[in-house]
Parts: sequence; C-alpha cells; structure tokens
Amino acid sequence: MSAFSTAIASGRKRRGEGHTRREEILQAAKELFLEEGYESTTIRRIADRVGISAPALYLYFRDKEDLLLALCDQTFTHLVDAIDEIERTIEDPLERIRRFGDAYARFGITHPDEYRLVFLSGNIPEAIRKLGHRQATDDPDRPGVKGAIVFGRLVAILAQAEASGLKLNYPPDTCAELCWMAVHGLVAALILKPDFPWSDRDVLINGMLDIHVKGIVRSE
Amino acid sequence: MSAFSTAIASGRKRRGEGHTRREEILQAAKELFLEEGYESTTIRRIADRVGISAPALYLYFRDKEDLLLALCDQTFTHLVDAIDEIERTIEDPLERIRRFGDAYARFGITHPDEYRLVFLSGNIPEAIRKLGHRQATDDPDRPGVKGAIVFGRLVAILAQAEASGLKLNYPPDTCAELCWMAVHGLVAALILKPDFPWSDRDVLINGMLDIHVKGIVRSE
DNA sequence: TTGGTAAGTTAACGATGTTAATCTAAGTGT
DNA sequence: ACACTTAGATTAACATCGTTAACTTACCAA
Repeated sequence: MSAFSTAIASGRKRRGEGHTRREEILQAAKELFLEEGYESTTIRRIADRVGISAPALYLYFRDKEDLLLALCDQTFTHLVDAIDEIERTIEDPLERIRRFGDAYARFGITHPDEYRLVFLSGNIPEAIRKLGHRQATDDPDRPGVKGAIVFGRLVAILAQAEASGLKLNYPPDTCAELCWMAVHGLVAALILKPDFPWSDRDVLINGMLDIHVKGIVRSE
Repeated sequence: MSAFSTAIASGRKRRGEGHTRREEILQAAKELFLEEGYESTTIRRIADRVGISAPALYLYFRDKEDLLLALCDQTFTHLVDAIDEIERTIEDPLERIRRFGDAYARFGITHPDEYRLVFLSGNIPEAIRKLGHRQATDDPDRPGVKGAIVFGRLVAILAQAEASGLKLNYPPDTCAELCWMAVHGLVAALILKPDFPWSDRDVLINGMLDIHVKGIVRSE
C-alpha cells in the first residue's frame, strides 16, 4: 500500500511524462507477464505497478489485446533481428532454411507467453478488424504484425532459394506454409503440454527440420 | 422471457429427471457452442437454454472446464471410431499412417471449437490436477482423456509398423510426436488464422503427409 | 404423519474489462 | 495577472463472468 501511494505521490511529475507513460506501462506489463504469468496479468495489476489507475491505461492502449500485442511485437523484434543475422551471414540456401527453423523454434520455446499471444490465440485478423481502420494493413508498426513479418521472411528465403537454382516440390508459399506449420506445431505442443513426456527437444527440432528440408527439395 | 418462464414451468417434472439433466445440459451446451461460438458460450446461457438456473449446472459438472471437456470427449469419440475403422480395414502400415493423419486433420478442421479446447488451450495436465484426485489417470471416462487416447493410437500404429518390419528413422514415440506435431500445426494454423490466404487445404494435408511418411521411414 | 434427501432456487461475492463523468494541473493567449 | 484550453489522470459505476452459500421445494420411505 505504501509502495502504491508513494508511487502515486512521486508519480505526479506531469511534464513530458506523456511520452514515457506508454513505455512504462509496457515495461510493467512485461514484468508481470514474466513474474506471474499471462493468466494473472490483468489490467488493474499492470496499472497498480505503474502507479496509475486502471482506466488510465486506455489513454495509451485501445484495449487489453492492443497492449499485449504491442508487448509481443517488442519481443518479436529479437526474432526478426536473429533472422536478419542469419540472412546476412549464411549463404547456403538449405542451411539458411535450417537455421531459420532452428531460430524460430528456440525463440518460441524461450518466449512461450508471447508466442501464445501472437500465434496461438484467436485469429489476428479479427483483432485487426476490432482495432478498426485505424491503419493500413502494411503499417509496420501495427501491433501483431511482426508475426506475419517473420512468416514473410521464410517465404522470401524459400523463393530466393528457388531462384538460385534449388528445385522445390511445391511452390515457395506452399513450402513455407508446410515448414512453418510443422515447426509451429512443435513449438505449440511443447508450450501447451509442457508436462507431457516428449522426446528430447533437440532431437525433435533437428528431426523436424531434417524431415522438412528433405521433403521440400526435389531429390532425384 | 415467456419462453424462459414456460420452460421453467413445464420443466418441473421432477421424477427421474436427474438422469436426463446431464445429457440435456450437454446437448444445450453443444447447440450453443455451434450456434454462437465458443466465446458466447457462458454458463448462464447454457442454463437458460436448459430451463434451469446457472448454479444448478454445478450439480452435474464440477466447473465450466469439466462441462466443456465432457462435451469434447463426446465429439472426439467420432474420431476414435474413425481410427477404429481404419485399423480394422487397412492393412498396409504406411497407408494406415496416411489415413490416420488424413482423418485427424479433417476431423480437426471440421470441429474447430472442440479441437481448440482439447489441443489448443492451456495444458490438460493442469486441468486434470484441478479436477482433483477424483479418478485415476487411466480412467477411460475422465473428461479430456480422449485427446491423449488419439495420440496413443498413433504411437501404437507406428510401433506396430516397426514390428512388422518397417525401418524407422527414429523410435516410434519420436516418430509419432513428429508426425502429430506437424499435422497438429497444420490444423492449428487453419483453425486459428482462417482468413490467411493459405494454399489449398488438400494440397497442404497431402503434402504434409507425404513429407512425413517419406521422412520417417528409412529409405536406402 | 414425519423426516430425509435429491434437485433447484435466489442472492450474493469477487474479479474482470471497460465506459462515463469529473477533476486537476500545466501551458497559452491576451 | 487572469481567463481558457487541454492533456492526463481520477473515482464511480456497469455489465458480465464463474462460482459459492443459504434456503426452498417436491418426492419417497418409515
């Protein structure tokens, strides 16, 4: 209670804070997210931690989903960075695909809450529709779009691989969808049923990548 | 209001209804589930449709999850039946695996709400723990267990295939996990992002099965 | 007739996301 | 120096949710 009231009392430095508040809220939400899990992350708890009232959050975020998605994008940026790194350093197309899948899977397993929110909860299209026509579909800062960007990267890598002479068994988009779905299924399973006696993680990841790299490139 | 009160008035045939009530509730829940979607399926709405008060549901189901899982098991029985049929009629191990995957994928796509509840929401182990020690883990009537049964069937089919001479690249459980995860990812993607411009469904399903059947059996 | 019991009711609790109405303090124009 | 606007927050409240507590009713058996 004292921490709360002092936060209120000391939080009244009005000038220029409008800038910072949004980041403060995201930071607090992230902490709670990690500390107490997604389930307990309620609007009021986030507001408490920031030191403001719950309705104040609605000055910065349209609704809870908007907040959470913004938070996810922040995290997903790290995955995009990792993909950038791979594209910059790896030349061989097949190895690129492998590394992509590996990075993707490990990112998902390491950030289960964010992964759930972006790839495992109700359709993002609906969420976008709910947000209204506020922004065009290609706005790179719209929350939730980082997930689509990651998938787009895979399509690009595969198209590029095909362009550089690799023979694929399906069109690049279809290949991307198949690969993504499979690795996505792996991540989803490990996240949603963590107590199930799965085989060794590395075996599963490597196995899945083996199977799909083999299954997608024409071998004759 | 009139429909409600008449339902109440005529619903007071007390004798022997205790037997029927549970099924009535499940039926009403199922209808609402299909009519208005999972989101709008609230305890009070289900109770309204049955013509009883909301707390009365707790005489037949421990909590909402218990009800929903019971409902899911009812639906999943159809998938188990389909698997029975496959095991009874198909001899060739590879074809069995294929048909299993096909049946599984199409079942998931056809029953998205139940699929979400069983395979796409928080871990079942937690749910089971929440239900208490009411029943042992191998009770075939415990709600939610049908999902695990389906997976168990796949393991059995693969082990059987190996026993009949087929060479696998991984242990049967690992093979089952890989196959299941991939098809699960496919179903999950189609369910959760229905508006995404995916490739043709049949192409995806067949492609995924091709890739995994090829990737799992040793070819040399 | 008298209990006892199974089935159901109403009232209420605590939480949740969210909205409406209001207040306040800082900046701005005159 | 004084009035006005406005961004940023507040308190109060709403509707809804799952769920529990306490009470009522109808039936059956002794």
